[in-house]
Amino acid sequence: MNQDYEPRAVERAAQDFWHSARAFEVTEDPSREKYYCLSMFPYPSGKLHMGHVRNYTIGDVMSRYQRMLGKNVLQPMGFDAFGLPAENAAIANNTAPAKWTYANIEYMKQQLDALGFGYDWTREVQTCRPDYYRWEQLLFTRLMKKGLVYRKNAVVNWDPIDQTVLANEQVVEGRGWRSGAVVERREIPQWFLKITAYAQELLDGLDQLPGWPDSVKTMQRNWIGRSEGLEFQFAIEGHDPLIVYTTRPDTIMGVTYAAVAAEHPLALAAAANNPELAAFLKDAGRSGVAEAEMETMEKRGMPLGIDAIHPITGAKVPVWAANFVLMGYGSGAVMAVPGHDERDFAFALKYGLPIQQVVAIEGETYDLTRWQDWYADKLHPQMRIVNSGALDGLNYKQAFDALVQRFEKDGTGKRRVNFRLRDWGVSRQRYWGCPIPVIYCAKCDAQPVPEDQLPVVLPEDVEFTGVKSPIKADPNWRKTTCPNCGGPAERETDTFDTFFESSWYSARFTSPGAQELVDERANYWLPVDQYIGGIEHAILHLLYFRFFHKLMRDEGFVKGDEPATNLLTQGMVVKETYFTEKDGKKTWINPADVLIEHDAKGHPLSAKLATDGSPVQIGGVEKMSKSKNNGIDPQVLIDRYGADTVRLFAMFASPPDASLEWNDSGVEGAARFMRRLWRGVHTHVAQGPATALDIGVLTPAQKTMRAALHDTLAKIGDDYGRRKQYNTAIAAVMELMNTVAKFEDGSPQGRAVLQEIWESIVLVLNPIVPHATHALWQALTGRSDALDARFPVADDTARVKDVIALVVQVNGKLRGHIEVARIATQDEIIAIALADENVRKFIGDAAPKKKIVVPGKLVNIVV
RNA sequence: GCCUGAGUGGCGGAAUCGGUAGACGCAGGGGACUCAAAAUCCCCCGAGGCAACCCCUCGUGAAGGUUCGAGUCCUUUCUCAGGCACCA
Repeated sequence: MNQDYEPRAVERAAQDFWHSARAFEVTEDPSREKYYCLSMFPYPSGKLHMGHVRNYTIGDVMSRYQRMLGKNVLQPMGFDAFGLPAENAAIANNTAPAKWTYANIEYMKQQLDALGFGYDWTREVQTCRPDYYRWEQLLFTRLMKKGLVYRKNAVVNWDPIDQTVLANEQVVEGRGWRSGAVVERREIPQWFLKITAYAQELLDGLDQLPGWPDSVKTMQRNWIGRSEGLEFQFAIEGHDPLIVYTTRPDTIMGVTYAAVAAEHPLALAAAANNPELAAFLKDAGRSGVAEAEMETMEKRGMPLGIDAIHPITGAKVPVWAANFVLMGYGSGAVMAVPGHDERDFAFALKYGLPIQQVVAIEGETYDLTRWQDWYADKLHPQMRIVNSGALDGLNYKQAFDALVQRFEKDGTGKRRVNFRLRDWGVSRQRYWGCPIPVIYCAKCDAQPVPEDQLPVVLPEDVEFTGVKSPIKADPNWRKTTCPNCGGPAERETDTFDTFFESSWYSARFTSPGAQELVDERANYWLPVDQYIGGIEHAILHLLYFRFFHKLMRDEGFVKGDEPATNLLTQGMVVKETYFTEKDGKKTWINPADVLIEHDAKGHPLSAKLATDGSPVQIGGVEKMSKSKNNGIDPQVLIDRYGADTVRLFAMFASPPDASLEWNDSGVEGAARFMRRLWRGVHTHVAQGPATALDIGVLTPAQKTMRAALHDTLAKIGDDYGRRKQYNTAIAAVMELMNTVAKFEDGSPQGRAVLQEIWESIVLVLNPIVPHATHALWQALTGRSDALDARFPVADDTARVKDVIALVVQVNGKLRGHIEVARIATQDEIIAIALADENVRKFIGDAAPKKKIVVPGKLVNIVV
């Protein structure tokens, strides 16, 4: 072997070896335990960024580790190739989205290979290819026939200048990002998937996922938001009744007004001869559709001049239009109980509407001018209904049940389970996506495209200017015939939400080339044993992913209820952002192009452009993204240090699930470690072959050295297996190597111990730095099978120590260190502790009240 | 605004089930080797006190609490990050 560590040559040799051995191509083998390790596939944005490197290194480490446990490991990779950035790039660079996307994929594949990730590329999917998306079109048409798909109006962000629909991301401070126009809400017809039909199952299924983080399950539970409440009506003279849903029927006697959305038919009717109201409704429609915006904007309203009839008292309650009530979510109308709902309270104070207290808690004083949290506390043990006639004195549950009974009896209302989860709107008015396989016929209405006519192919060789989708602009593409009556008809020109593609790629990976959605191979590989991806996908993607699995199950394509057994949510790689501002438009500057000045304490003072020294503003620390241009290009580091060093550092920098503020400076330490490792093995190997280990004849120093090795192996086994935390495993190896450096023993058995140590170190590092360890394993053993070697396991008999170090506390404070025999009794341990000089000083004349011995750890004397 | 997390030296982080706070590494300081540099090796490195190894006091965003003992559990609070349904 070479004396110096030369990553470039070492990495090429290892990659060539794997490539010619087709080392990562796998097939179904029922005789072996399978392990399907899946990292979320990337959007082909151009280059890999640090978040990708970290994510994919974690997946590769896990895959290689599982392989070293003897499992049949599948680790596929592909590209989530449809999406908005391709359209933006097309406008900016005047290239077709397809061309841009394919070029990016080629470059990123080469980067992934350079990092040594063990993917089975024979299974690659590119979601923008018809041979991929035809199967999701097929699934959609099946769901359509099954009644799980419907069309309704839904609101979008409308840019009145560019005459286009904007993504939420494209709305910046209420304005279109390119035109600067104030964004409006606009209703257009869109296709929806009935995810709410699966809401209960998606909720219950979370309990079957012990391998998913609690935080993700909690977020999904809250997102699904199951509630039980009462649905009832307010009669309105001369109009349809207002249907409302409430989880607080117990407060019904506190209703002092009702509120409807600006788009509600009642509001529109009232505005017909009320120009002031019409103006308000128009203005209320001026806002984006994002929930965060709805929740934080100023709550405004205006009375319709129409009264609703309170269903119990018969009293008239005014109906208001309010900008925070959205049409299309529920019935577009809400009852308002300002006495016990914080938002209603604030609204009532603002507009001078009456506030009626109907809940009291003993010892608390109700104050009409100031909101207090107890007003809304329905589960307080002292909570009682007041000012509500027959309901007075009841608690929340009693009043709830009494009200439900009252409404169900006369049929004017009913108990209802409601979900916060809304049906999934899958229509996008964009070009670069999978065409929705629907045909519109004037006679027969919307028809699914027949299966033998799939796929509906998206043309790729197009001019894309950004104003209008090429398939919307092209009248010929649209033209078709109705599959039902054969008459002239038109195709849907909207495309799917790109979450569609990423909802089922995991299944497709199991069945490359299948002439159906998946084939029987899916039953061998599914479910995914380990799914790895960013925490930012905790709700949307992971919910759709679970939903799709159930849809595919119910269509008979896959078995089992959940798509992935274990989930690791990788923390975000974040980085400071930098920008310059001109005419209110921000230009984001890459951190690599910015020089930062720090004060004496290391806090950043100012930033300037590296090229010309012009000042740059410092923005927040955010996840690395294309839009904020704060991604660090890992290629620079790979070129300088090699893939193994980058992989090692990515794993060493922080635990996988923690977010990481990226900083290059530690990479030097990882490079140093690689050189030490290489030199250590080289020095050992250069002395010739070691003799066989004979544990019966070891000296105490050799035994201690071996104990250190096997303690380390025990720790590392736990880190890899149970904890899935690699930074501490690497630290343990570093610590062991520091100990080895001090172990100078050229005797035959000393060298035998060293042989065992170096083999172990090389194998435990193999999943993390596979190229270097491939070469080192060859040097140590003459074999090329590091990939399939068994992961080292600790020998517990080597770890037994005769003397154990304990600490002694007095009243919980550390006062001394003692050593006791392994076999010492509690009384003997306490006696030794009490004999310690410093301990005696702190006990003084006092008699110990309590003596606590924690085996293997400490003694605490309480006086 | 709501939901979910996270706050520990100059920096990344460790402390796994309530039991030695700061492992391991980076940066920094000192030294060895060298004509010199790089590389490498050794030592120091939370704050304060002490002549001093020892040892003592303080210290895990902040304020309280539970406990023999709290970075870890509870309450309140601040800050930051992720998500909020058309970024992926």
